[in-house]
Formats: sequence, structure tokens, C-alpha cells
Amino acid sequence: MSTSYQHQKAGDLNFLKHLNRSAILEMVRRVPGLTRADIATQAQLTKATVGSGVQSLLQQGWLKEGDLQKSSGGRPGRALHLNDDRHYLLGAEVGVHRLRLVACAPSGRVLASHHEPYTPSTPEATAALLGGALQQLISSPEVSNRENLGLGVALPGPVATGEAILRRAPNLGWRDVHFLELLHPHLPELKGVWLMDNEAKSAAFGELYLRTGKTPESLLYVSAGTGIGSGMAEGSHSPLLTRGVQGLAGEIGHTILQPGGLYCHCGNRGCAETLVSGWSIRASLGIDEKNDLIQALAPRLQEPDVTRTLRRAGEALGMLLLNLHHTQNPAEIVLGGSLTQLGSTFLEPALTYFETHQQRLLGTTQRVPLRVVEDSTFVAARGAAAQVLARAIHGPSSQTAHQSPIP
Amino acid sequence: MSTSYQHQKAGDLNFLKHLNRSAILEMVRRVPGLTRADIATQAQLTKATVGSGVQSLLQQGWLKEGDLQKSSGGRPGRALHLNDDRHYLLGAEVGVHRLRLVACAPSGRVLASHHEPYTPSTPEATAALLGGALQQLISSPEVSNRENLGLGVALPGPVATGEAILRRAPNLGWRDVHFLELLHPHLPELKGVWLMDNEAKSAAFGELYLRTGKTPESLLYVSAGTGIGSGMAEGSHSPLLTRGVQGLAGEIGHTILQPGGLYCHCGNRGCAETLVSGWSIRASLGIDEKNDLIQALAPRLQEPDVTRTLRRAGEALGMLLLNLHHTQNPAEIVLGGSLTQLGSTFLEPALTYFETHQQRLLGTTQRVPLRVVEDSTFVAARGAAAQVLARAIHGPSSQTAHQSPIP
DNA sequence: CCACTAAGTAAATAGCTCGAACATAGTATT
DNA sequence: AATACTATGTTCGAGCTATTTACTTAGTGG
Repeated sequence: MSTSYQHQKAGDLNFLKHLNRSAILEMVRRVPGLTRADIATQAQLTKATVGSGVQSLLQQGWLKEGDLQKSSGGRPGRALHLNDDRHYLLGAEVGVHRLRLVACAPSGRVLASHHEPYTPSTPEATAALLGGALQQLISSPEVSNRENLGLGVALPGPVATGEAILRRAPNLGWRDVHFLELLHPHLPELKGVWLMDNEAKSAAFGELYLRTGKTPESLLYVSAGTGIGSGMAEGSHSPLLTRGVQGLAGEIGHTILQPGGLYCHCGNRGCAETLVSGWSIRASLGIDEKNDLIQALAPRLQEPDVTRTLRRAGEALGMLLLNLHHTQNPAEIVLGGSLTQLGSTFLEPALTYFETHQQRLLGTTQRVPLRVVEDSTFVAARGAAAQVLARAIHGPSSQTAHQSPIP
Repeated sequence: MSTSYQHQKAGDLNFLKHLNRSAILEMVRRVPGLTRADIATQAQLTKATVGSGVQSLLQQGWLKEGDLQKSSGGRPGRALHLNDDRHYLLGAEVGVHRLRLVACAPSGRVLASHHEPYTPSTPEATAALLGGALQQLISSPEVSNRENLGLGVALPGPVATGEAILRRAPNLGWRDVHFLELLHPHLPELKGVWLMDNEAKSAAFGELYLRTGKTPESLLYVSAGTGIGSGMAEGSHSPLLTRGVQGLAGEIGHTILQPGGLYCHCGNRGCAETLVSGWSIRASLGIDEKNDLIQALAPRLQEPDVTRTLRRAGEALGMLLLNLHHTQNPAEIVLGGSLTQLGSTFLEPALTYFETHQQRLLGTTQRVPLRVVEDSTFVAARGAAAQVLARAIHGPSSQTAHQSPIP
């Protein structure tokens, strides 16, 4: 369904203005302290155009002026910065075991956050719960005097491009859920951009978009938790996410790593998730759903069967990372999710496998940097907030995320 | 290297004009017979803007007017068509065993083609050979009275984004080759767009871009030949190709399918290419490099060891397709390359595996269509020509492919 | 104190799209 | 056959945006 007509973007004259305004805003956001002259040379615009663009962004409260830079022989330019005090963004993640909420400044700085245990229930009940928690977050003093730009929700399952529907979340037991529509009644006065996306994709977006300075041209986020998923964000201006028609892109948990291996809940055999995932580790070590996996394993990390299981899972993750490197070839890989807290018993085999097998194809050229997020609690929620920001800056024309058709 | 500055596209006023012109041209190319009114409604432009845009495209010889359409109650609109007689595009592929050349009309129709056996030699000698063959093709009567728009070359190895360098072609024995620079002296008078890209990516681009009517939102091309590679093209206007930083995206031949399996020439074990590729089939059946694989196997298709080898290879391909489905989730998959000529002994296991395992994740919703190209001889070369066309239409601003900085 | 250089601003100019009125080509109606 | 009707395509002036050019401003170095 959705758009059978192909959206051919042809430009209104106003569109050009917005394009230039948002380009200026992006540049300052990415490189704080740029001057008007810097922008003019980099964006190939004239000083006059940049001047008027900056002026309107200053008036709207998106930018603010800073100090004079030191002169390079002539009049020194005035530094421009993102105005980080005027707006805020809401991001939320419905995880399999926790609800996580953040309110962010445009820079990505977390103003207020909250997380609480969660046991999967119906979409309706979850919406009510999340709605209440968000209401509380909104009323906190850190954000109450700011203007809200919208809300992004990250969910543990595929969300197809152009639709605000969670197709399937096996670990929640959900199917074809219009989550934003369920959530809206609980936050009736919240205006702005409303969007939802897959958890790993939101995280990937945020990790790339909220970085300042030199940014990699693409970034792959691998989320290793109860299930295992990934998201790839590409491009500097407003990164594009690869979603796939059904939103299945990045469902690496169900790629086959071991032909003829164990049966997966998806029905196939030897899926990556049967080797590396929260549920497969629980299954092979006999840890109940009710107990927290990390806490349950923490005192047992020296036991031989635990070590062996974690090492095997780690190696499988390393293989998975290598395969991703050869199919997506991101400029940077970020590894997050609750399993990263298992520590080196699990991570070391993964990293070692990846490092040693990675560069055999191209020789000893540059390596793909791999970063492990130490605390990934709010990464996805913050990423969803970042998607809201990108939407707010670039307007609904950008195909960055999926807005809900809220009436 | 290349661009350390992030190319922030901010719009010149002229840019807007070109944007609208090329959007109009794309729409007519995709849906032949559109009227000005159709364009106006679909592109959200006014009749006046479309009118002037069409007029200038008519004058430049890109479009031509057709018949009046039947009236729907009022004045009938005049059909517009791509002018297929004025321009032509050159595409070439350096394969491991053949050189393939085409000259295409803007519609993708092949005007003239040529292929000849090739034995890998130095880049310089290959450039000379290809240059000569192209010269001959250009002088053929079908194209000699048309205007050339440029040349695209498809190569069997990774080409990184933004660089016109073939990083590595294991099956040719090449490394870090600036092929366009080598080719240029042999075609000094050939102006227009010069670009090069990976063979599977060119093919993917062409298969998506040259289609008319309703087009899938993304397309994955899997090229199974001496090696095995893939390319993913996305988007309707001018499709984007996923390349990855080092151009390794789609190097699925070196994803690990069988941990601890056979050693691959890349140094790792159990790569997909050890299970399904021209060279692995040759190795396991003892067929010499000098003989054509397809011809050598044709009379032996009933032999048990051949059947078993091909069935195993087919199943591995099916697994690979499934993994691609779960990492890239394209709207359509096209399977090409010389191995498709091995027929059902090889293809059936692949298709069956893919069909039966595909839809376990989302239930019985829509299936991803998989098409096998019967004759894929010129698919990559034609795809490279398509990349040239896209470049010519959208201008160098589009990040569609990699132009060489020819002086 | 004065040239010099580069950043930012102001006013005039050029160019594109838009809106509204108008001409055009068929069809349905009388 | 003449006329009303409807939707397509065109023309022309208005509005808006980016550019050009000239000018002001803020530091540096002699």
C-alpha cells in the first residue's frame, strides 16, 4: 500500500529557501563555531544569502551568535552556535524488559531521562504506561520552559518505510501495531513531529547524526540484546536509513550462520540468534525469563560452561560483524545493547575474530573502527529523538523517518 | 582522501531549474506518454512551470511530443515521450573471461553491442583492447549520427564511493587501478560523462533505472559468475547505490556461510564463494581455467558428482539470498551472471530454499519477487550505460556514480 | 595614525515559479 | 449544426529568492 505514485520531488521556490536554511543550520550544528564566511565558502553560497539565512535562523531562535574569532588578516568573523536552550525533543524506547525515555536538547544533550522495568503486555496497556511516563518527563523543570519539537519512539521490531506500523515484535508478542495512534490519546496536547522506528535504526541514526566535528560517512549500529538487530545510517546532511520494503533490513539475527544448526523461533535453522542473543544464552544456560540476564551471569562468569557459551556467542558475533562488513561496509561500527555488559568474556572473542579476519580482502589498508558503547541504556531513545530533530530541521519532505498521519 | 569537507548541497537558483527539468524528464522517461497536466499534478508544480520546462526539454531534444490522448471530458492532453533518437550511451564490462560493450539509446534499448573472449592481462593492455573495441562500436552506423553522452565501465571488484579506482580485482589480478585514466588516451575525443563502478552495482542500477512503468522501490542484483557479488539500488528518481566506504558493500562472496569450512582465497574459511562460485565449482569438479565452465558442464549434467556439487552450490546460493533478504530487504531480487546458465540443477535448489525459508519472519504477507535473468551478457555493461544516463540527466551534483577527474 | 585585509550588510538586479486570465481542443447537449 | 462544457496548455505580470556590487565594520601590521 502506501504511495503507489512515486513522489517526484520537484522544487517549489520556497523549498529552495528551506533547503538553504536547513543546510546552514546543519553545518553549524555539525561544526559549532562556524562563521558566516565559512558557511558561504563551504556551501557555495554568497555572503548575502548566508547573511539573510543566518539572520532568520537567529530570529527564530535556532542559532545564536558567539565570540569573534581571531582575525586572519582582516575583520574577524563571528562564531555561530546552535541555540541549545530553546527547544527539546522526546525520545522513547519500548524494550523487551525496560521502558526508556529521554528529553534531549538539540545538541543531543540529555536534559532529563527515566527508565523503568517493563514486562511485555498489550500494545494498548504499554501505550498508556509510556504516555504516563512521558507526561511526567515533560513536566520536569529541565524541559518545562522549552518548546517541544516532537516525539520519536523506538521499537524492537521491523517498521517498514513510509508506514507507522510495527509489523512484528516477536519478543513482545506484538503484530501490526499502529503504536503512535495508540499513544496519541495519552499525550493529546503534544504537537510536533511524531514518528516511530526500529530500535537499532534509531540508534544508528542518533549515533551518526548527533556527532559533531568530523563524522564518518556511514555508521552501522549493532544492537545485541534479547534479540539481535542492526541499523545502517548513511550520509552527512540528514543521514538516510536503510529499511527495506518490509522494514526487514538489518534483521541480522535471522541470517543463517550455521547451516543445519539449532532451530530458531522463526522456523529456520542455524540463525545467528540461535548462537548470539539474550534468549539463546538464557536457553543454553537455563536462566529464567524472570531474572535479569546480566545480573544472573555476573557471579558465574568464571564457570566453564558459562565461559564456553559466552565465548561461542562472542565468536558468532564476530562472524556476524564480519559478514556485515562485507555486505554493508560501513565507515564505522558501533556495538550496543544489553549484552555488551557481559564484558570481555563475551566481547573479546567477537572483537578478536573481527579484527583478525577483517582485512584479508583489501590488504592492510585502513581498518573499520569498531566502538563498543559502554552504557547503551538511552542510545535508541536518544536516536529516536535525533530523528525528530532531523525531521524538524529538514521538514517532512525529507524521507528520514516515518511520520504518523495523526489527524 | 577525496572530500574531507562535507558537501553540503545548498541551492543555487539555477539548481532549482535543473532540478525541476530533470524531475520532468525522469517522469516522462519512467512513464512514457504522460501529459503536461499529469506531470503538474504528480510533481506538485504549476501548469506554467511544467509548460516552460517541457518546452525547453523539447528544444534541447530530450523530449518529443506524441499523439493527443483521449479526452476525459475536456481538452485532451498531448502525450510526451523521451526522444530516443538523439543521444546514445556507451557501456562496457571487463569480465574475467569476456569483454562486453554496448551502445544504448536513452530508453535502454541496445543499439549496437559486441563481446569477445578475454584473458586477464595488465590494466594497460586491457585498456588498449577495450579502447579499440569501443572505437569500432562508435563508428557503427547505428550510433554514428547520434550524440554521445558518455561512457561507463563495469569492473569485477570493489570501487569506493567518490573515487575512480578499482581497489582490487582478485580474479583479474589487479590492484588500485585508475582504469579510466588508462582508457582515456585511447578515446581522446570522447566527451561526456566518464565513470566506472563495480559490475554488480552497475547491473543493479541498470535493472532498476531502465525499467518503465511501476518500479520497485529497491532492487538487489546478485551476480553469480567466477566470483559472486551483489549490488543494491534504491529510490525511484535517480537510484542510490550502496557502496560502502571501501566499496566492499555487496561483497557477499566473502560472507561466512559455513564456519570452519574450506579455505577461501581471501584467507578466511567457509566463505560463500567456497560453496557457490565459478571457481569453487571448477575446483571441486576439476575443470581447467582454460575451458568454458558452462560448455564443459553441459554434457555432464546427469553425472552424480556434478548434480551433487551443483545442488550444494544452489542451496548455498539460496541461503545467501535469504541472508541478503534479511540484511537488505530489497523489494525485488534479480539473479544474473554466467552461472544462471547452469539451469535448473543449480537454480532449483536455490529458488526452493529461498522460497520455503523466506517468509517465516513476517508470516504470509507479500513475498519478495525473485527474477532470474535468462541472458545476462550485457546486463552490467548496460547498467553502466544507465549510470551515464542518470549522470547526464541529473548533472554531476547527483551522487549516483563516480566520475573521473579527466583534465 | 594610517593603509590593508577580510567579514558582514544594504540596495539594486536578474531569474525562477506562481497565480490568474486566456486560448484551445475535444465531448456532450440542444 | 450550433452551443455549452470541461480540462489542457499558454501568456503575462506579480512575488520571491539569490546574486551582484558597493559599502561599512573590525581587527592587524607598519
